[in-house]
Amino acid sequence: MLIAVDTEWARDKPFCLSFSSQPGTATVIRADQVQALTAFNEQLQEPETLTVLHNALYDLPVLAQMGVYPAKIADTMVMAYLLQDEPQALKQLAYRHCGMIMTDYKDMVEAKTEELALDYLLQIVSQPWPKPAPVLEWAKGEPKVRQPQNIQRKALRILKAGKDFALKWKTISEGKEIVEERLGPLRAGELCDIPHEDAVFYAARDADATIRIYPILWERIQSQGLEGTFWRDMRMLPMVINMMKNGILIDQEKFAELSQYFQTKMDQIQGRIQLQVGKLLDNKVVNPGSSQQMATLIYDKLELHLKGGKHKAKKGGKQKSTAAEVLKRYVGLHPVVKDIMDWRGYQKLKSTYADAIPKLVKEDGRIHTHLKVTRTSTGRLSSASPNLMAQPVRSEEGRRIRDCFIAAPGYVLVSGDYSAIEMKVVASESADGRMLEIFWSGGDIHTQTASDMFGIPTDKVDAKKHRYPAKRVGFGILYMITAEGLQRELAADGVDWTLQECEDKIKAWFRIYSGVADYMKRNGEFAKRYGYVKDMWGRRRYVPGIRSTNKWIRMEAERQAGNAPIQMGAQGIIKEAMGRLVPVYPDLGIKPLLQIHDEILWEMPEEMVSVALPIIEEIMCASVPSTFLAPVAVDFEIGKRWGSMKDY
DNA sequence: TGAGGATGCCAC
DNA sequence: AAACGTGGCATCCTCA
Ligand SMILES: Nc1nc2c(ncn2[C@H]2C[C@H](O)[C@@H](COP(=O)(O)OP(=O)(O)OP(=O)(O)O)O2)c(=O)[nH]1
Ligand SMILES: [Mn+2]
Ligand SMILES: [Mn+2]
Repeated sequence: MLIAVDTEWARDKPFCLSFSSQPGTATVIRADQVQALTAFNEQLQEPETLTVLHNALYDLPVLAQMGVYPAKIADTMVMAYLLQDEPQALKQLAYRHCGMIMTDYKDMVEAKTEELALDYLLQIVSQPWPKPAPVLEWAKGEPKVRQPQNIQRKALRILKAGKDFALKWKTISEGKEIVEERLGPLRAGELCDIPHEDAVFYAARDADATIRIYPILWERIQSQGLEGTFWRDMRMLPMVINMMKNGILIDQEKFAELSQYFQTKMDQIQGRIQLQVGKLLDNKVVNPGSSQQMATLIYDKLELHLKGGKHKAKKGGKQKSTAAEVLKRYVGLHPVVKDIMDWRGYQKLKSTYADAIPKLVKEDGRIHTHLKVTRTSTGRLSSASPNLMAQPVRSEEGRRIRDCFIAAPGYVLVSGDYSAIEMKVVASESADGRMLEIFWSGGDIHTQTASDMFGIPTDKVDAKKHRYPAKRVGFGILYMITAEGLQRELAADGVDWTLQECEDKIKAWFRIYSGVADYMKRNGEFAKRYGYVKDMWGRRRYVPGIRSTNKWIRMEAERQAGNAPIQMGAQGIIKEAMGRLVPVYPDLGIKPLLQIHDEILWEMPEEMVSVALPIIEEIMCASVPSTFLAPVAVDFEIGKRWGSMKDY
């Protein structure tokens, strides 16, 4: 039994759901029709009912609020994502495959939206507003104080235009806060605002479109052998939803303290820079955040350059890079260089983390990220607002940010991270004897790489100082880094190898792991012949650039084709594990908080650790194809704060 | 004064 | 950085 379902939301709560089992027909149940919803839920809980949704990540939580819990789901948006040549939007899918022309939600409620906006703007112009605070801006390296327009004048301007009130208000980014504080945000028209028949028709049409599209996409999924990949994605979705719902508790005071601390540091450093080089820049205020100004300072005024290096302008009129990787080499030449780098470091930590994250906290004191499952070309998840997958961990100061993410009282944070995961995937895929031997004998390939590049014994390898840079070098070589690229990478880590040495190292690496070399070669040939590559689970990535006449595009596609089967294979492992964990973890009373590509972060009662960890470990390690050739290991860490977790 | 490119940098 | 890959995000700057 196939039922397509869609939900509608209005005024901060579920408005209705629609369902369809037959193209051309659909039924709507209002959110207040309790009996109907109960009966409907019973139907969806039947094991033989397949509930088809378009964007389950959105609909499942809404359905849950209506007391509807489908037993088995299929998501047409994920299907379109896997197929890669389909649009992900329902309306475009419906047009392409069924010729349905569907009214956009925005158009549907536009009249009401405009009415509300007009009323809102009239309210604004009819009352006085405080003069907005002057803002400090940078204009071509010079600080300027700008007096923003009063919001009243802005509103008046929109009114005078006579149309698109809501749209124009939306584009205003400055000065809306005080209005929203007093009047609340501008409300858009919603389904509850338009005539009932129109709302019903609109809602029904989405379910109708979904039921029509499903068989068409399913046929294509089957013909490409993507069924396994598709159902694996479906099985793990509940855990992704749960992660977003759970969120992570933060220590807001600590964030504020850190912000202060970073600001103090920046002020100190800026003062020093000003004294050192202000004169060179005509005594203008030095802004280390302006790469342009810094390029002028470093290359034109100070004329810093390496021995033998010529001072020459960049071709094409582009400014020379002032990225940390480059600046690092000039540190010994002038004290301002280190100051610029340090200032940037604090600026990054302050603006991206310390200041930004507390603004996103919800009433439960927790940060709820938006996880996306259809946004990467390799099947990885992505995280946004904030991107919890990119919280600092590698620097001491940065880890203080992570320390602001904490476990609730009585709970602990637990993380489980696959060991050397993509190396194991490629070892298995290529059946490379040498690499498999490392893993089977309990060796750590990243530590070996570190020992090699830093010229130190493995027992002297430090996790942060040596092993992390070694990861980049190891994966760099695997994924076809050039000798020049490797030299640059090593130089950034303070390792100075000649170009020849780098070239030899890459050659030697692929000679040692000759099975990997053969595999990469076969994979590249497959890509050229078929225009796509696939991983051990059957997931595909199309690489059209592989046949481009543009050399840069073609080479880029070759590297993407080399990386894709391996990154896809690794993400498939963790998705498989998540799917297997879905029926297990709720009964353990443990909460999944986040997936970070090859890691799962949990929050659990302290007393659950000894019970839950072995179960999680068992499942994660077992979630590989039966043909997988490498041993799988997961490293667990535990702690009260995310930045101070200890090996378990 | 907002959109979007360029630059730089956080994570895996 | 310039030719390891996958992401998201803040700031500066130019342009309209
Ligand atoms: N191409 C590329 N892939 C990377 C890089 N860093 C991480 N990855 C990918 C490959 C890794 O296997 C995977 C997970 O990252 P981890 O930091 O967990 O490293 P890995 O599992 O290899 O080692 P570990 O967990 O420390 O034993 O993400 C990188 O710099 N380049
Ligand atoms: Mn790992
Ligand atoms: Mn990891």
